[in-house]
Amino acid sequence: MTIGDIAKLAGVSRATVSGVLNNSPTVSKKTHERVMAIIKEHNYRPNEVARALALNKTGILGLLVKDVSNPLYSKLALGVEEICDENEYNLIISNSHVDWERQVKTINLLKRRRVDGLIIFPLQKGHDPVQIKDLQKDKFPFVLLAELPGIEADLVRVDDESGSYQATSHLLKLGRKHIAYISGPDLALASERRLKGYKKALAHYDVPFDEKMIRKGGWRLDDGYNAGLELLGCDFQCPDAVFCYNDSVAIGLIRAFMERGKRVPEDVSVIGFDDTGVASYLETSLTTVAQPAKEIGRKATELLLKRIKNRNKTVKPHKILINTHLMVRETCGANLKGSVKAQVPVD
Amino acid sequence: MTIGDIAKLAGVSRATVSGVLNNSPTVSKKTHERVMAIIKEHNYRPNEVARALALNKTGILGLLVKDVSNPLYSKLALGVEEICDENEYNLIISNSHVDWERQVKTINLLKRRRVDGLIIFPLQKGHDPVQIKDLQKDKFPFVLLAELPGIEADLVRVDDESGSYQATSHLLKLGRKHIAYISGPDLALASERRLKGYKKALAHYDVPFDEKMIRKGGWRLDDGYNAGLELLGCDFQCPDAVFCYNDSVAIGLIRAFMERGKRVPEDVSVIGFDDTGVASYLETSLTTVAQPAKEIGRKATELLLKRIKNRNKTVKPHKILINTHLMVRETCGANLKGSVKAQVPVD
DNA sequence: GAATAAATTTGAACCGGTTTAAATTCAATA
DNA sequence: TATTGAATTTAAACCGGTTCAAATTTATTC
Repeated sequence: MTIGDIAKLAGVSRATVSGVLNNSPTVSKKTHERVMAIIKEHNYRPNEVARALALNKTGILGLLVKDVSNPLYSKLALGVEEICDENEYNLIISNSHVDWERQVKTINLLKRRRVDGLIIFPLQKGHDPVQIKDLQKDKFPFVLLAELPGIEADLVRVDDESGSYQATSHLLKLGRKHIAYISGPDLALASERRLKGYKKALAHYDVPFDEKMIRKGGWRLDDGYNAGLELLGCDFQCPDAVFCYNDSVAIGLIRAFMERGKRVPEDVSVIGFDDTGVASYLETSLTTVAQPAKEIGRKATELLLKRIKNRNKTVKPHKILINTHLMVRETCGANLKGSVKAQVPVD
Repeated sequence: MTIGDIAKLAGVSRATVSGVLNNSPTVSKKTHERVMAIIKEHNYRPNEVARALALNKTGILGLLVKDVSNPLYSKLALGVEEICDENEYNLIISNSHVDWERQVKTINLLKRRRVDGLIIFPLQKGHDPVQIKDLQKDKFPFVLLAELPGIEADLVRVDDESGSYQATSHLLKLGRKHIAYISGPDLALASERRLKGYKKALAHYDVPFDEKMIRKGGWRLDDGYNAGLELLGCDFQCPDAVFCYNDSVAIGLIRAFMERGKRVPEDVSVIGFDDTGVASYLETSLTTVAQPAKEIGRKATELLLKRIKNRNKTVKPHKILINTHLMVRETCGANLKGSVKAQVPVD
C-alpha cells in the first residue's frame, strides 16, 4: 500500500492524499472524509522513510552513552524517551563502551542515518574529539552530557560542585570533623568538581583541609573496598566520615570498614553519589547524592529540540546545571533504621 | 553533498558512484580509485534514508520492552546491540511502561518507520494482542521475549522451570525441608513456570508439597517484605528456606525476617531470581538464579536476523530457552562470607 | 447567464539513493 | 583494419512520499 494506491482507490491525485494525511486546510471536508475512509479501510500507514527523504527530517534522535546498562544512563534514556514521545520522535540508543573508535564509528553512522540530532555523553580526555568539533562545524544539532575541554556547546549535566558541597556540609552539620573524600577515576572531570565542592564546604565551616584525607578511588566496588583498607591502615587520624565518588565505591568502602570492626554510621558516616537504586536496598541504607538522571535526559532533549528548530540560526550554547538531591538515609547517621517505604526511591 | 555532486566532480554518472560505494565488481579499478579519492576529499557520506527507500530496508531494528531502566532489559538491550553492531544495524529502543495503548502505538510507529524487524517483550494477559497477530499476518519479522497464549511465533526466553528446579534442589541438598515459594505478580506466566520447577524439585527429593508454603508476592521490595511478615505471622511451621520470584522480593523478605530476629542464612535460607546487580552488593550477598539477559538479547537478535533473511519463506517458529545460572552466594547458607571479588558479577 | 473570485485539485519536479537494459569503450582476434 | 566479445559506463526508471505553480471546479456577484 502506497500513497499512489490510495489515490487510485479514491480517484484523486497523490497530492490530495498527501494533503489529507497532513491535514492540509486546502482539501475539502468531503474529500478528506472519503479518502480517510479508504485509508482506514486498507489500514494504510505512510512510509516514514519516504517522508523523511522528502522532508529532510527523520524524526529520529540519537543517544550515545557509555553503557545503557548503567542505571544512570538508562534512567537518562527514559527521560529522553519521554520528551521524544511527546514529539513523535524515536530514539536510537548506542553505547560507546568507553571505546574511542566506537564513539567515532557510531557518530558517523548516526549522521549517515540523518538522525535529526544527537545527545552525547562524550569520552573525555585521552583523544582529540574531532567528530564533535565536526558536528559543530557542520551545525549538526547536538547536546553534550559532559564537558569537553575546548568545546563550547549545548550542555546538560548535574551540578557536582553543589551536590558535593551539600553532602559535605551535611556531614559537618552532624558534627563530623575528619571527613575523607574518595575520588573517582582519573579521567572524570566530575571528580575534580566534587572535590571543589568538598573543599568549599570545609572552608565554610572553618574545618582545615587535610591533603591526607583525599584518597584515590575509582568507580567500582573494589576501588572503594581498597580505599577503605588503605584508610584504615594509615597511622594518622582515622576519618569519622567519608564522602565517596559514587555508590559502588561507598558500598565497597563500608564493607572494608565493617570487616575491620568499624561501625557505620556509629563510628563513621558514609555518603555516596548517584543513587542508582542499590542505595535503598542495603541493610543499612546508603545516604547519597542523587543525580536526577531522568530530568537530565528530559532537559537535554528539550534543549536539543530547540537547537533543531533553530538549526541555521546561530544561538549561543546553553549550559544547564541540574540540581542534585541529598537522599538522607542511614549511613550518614542522621536517621535511625526506618521503615521500608521511606527508603525506596520515588522516581 | 549528494551522490550527484560527487558524480559531477568525478566526471562520471551517479550510477558509477553508486557502484563505487557498493564495491560493485563492474567498476574499473581506475575509476574506483579516482571516485574514492573525491569521496574522501569531500568527506561524503551516503544518505542512508535515501538508500533505505531504494533498497526497502532501513538497517534499523526495534526493541520494545517494558522499561529499559530495569537492569534485566538494559542488559538485554546490550546483547541486542552487540549483534546489531556486528551487522551494521542500529537499534530503536522503546518502552511500553506496561501500558497497553503505548505498546500499540509504538508498534505502529515502528512499522511506519519501516524498521526491518522487532524484538518485543509483549504485555501478557489482559488484552487481545491484535497488533502482534497483525505482524504475523503481514509476515513482519519479529521475535517475542515472552509467551503469548495462542500465538506461535519466534521466541527467546529463560528456562524458568529448570532455573527454579535448580534453586529448589540446591536448598533441598542443603538439608532444607520446609521451603516456601513467594510468587510473582498475577500476570506473570514466568511465576507459574517457576512454581512448576519448584514442585518438580520437591517431588524429586520426596518432600511433600504443602499449599501453605506458596505465598502471593509480586515484584517489588515491598511485596517481599509483606510476604515475609505474613509468613512469620502464621501459626504453622515456619519455613527454613524461601525461594522468591525475584531479587527485590527476596531482599524485602530478608528485611522482614531480620527485623523479627530471624537470621539469614542461619535460620532461613533465601534464594532470589534474576541477579540484576544488587544481589552481590548486599552485606549478606544474595544467592540467586541469574538470567543471562545479554545472552537472551543476542540470541533473539540472531533469530530475528535469520527471520529477516527468510522474510517471504515460511519457516516454522523457533523457540529458544536459555539456561539460567545459579549464583551461589551467602543467603542460601552454602557459602561463608567471602571475598569482595567473588561476589561481583562477571558479565 | 456571464464574469469574477475563491476553493480545490493536480501534474510534475524533487528528495538521494539503486538498478538494469542499453550504449559505449576497450582489447583481442582474424 | 575490421570484427567480435568482454569490460565498463550510463540514462532512465524507480522507491514513496511532499510541494507548489498552474489548472480546474465551485461559489458569488451583477
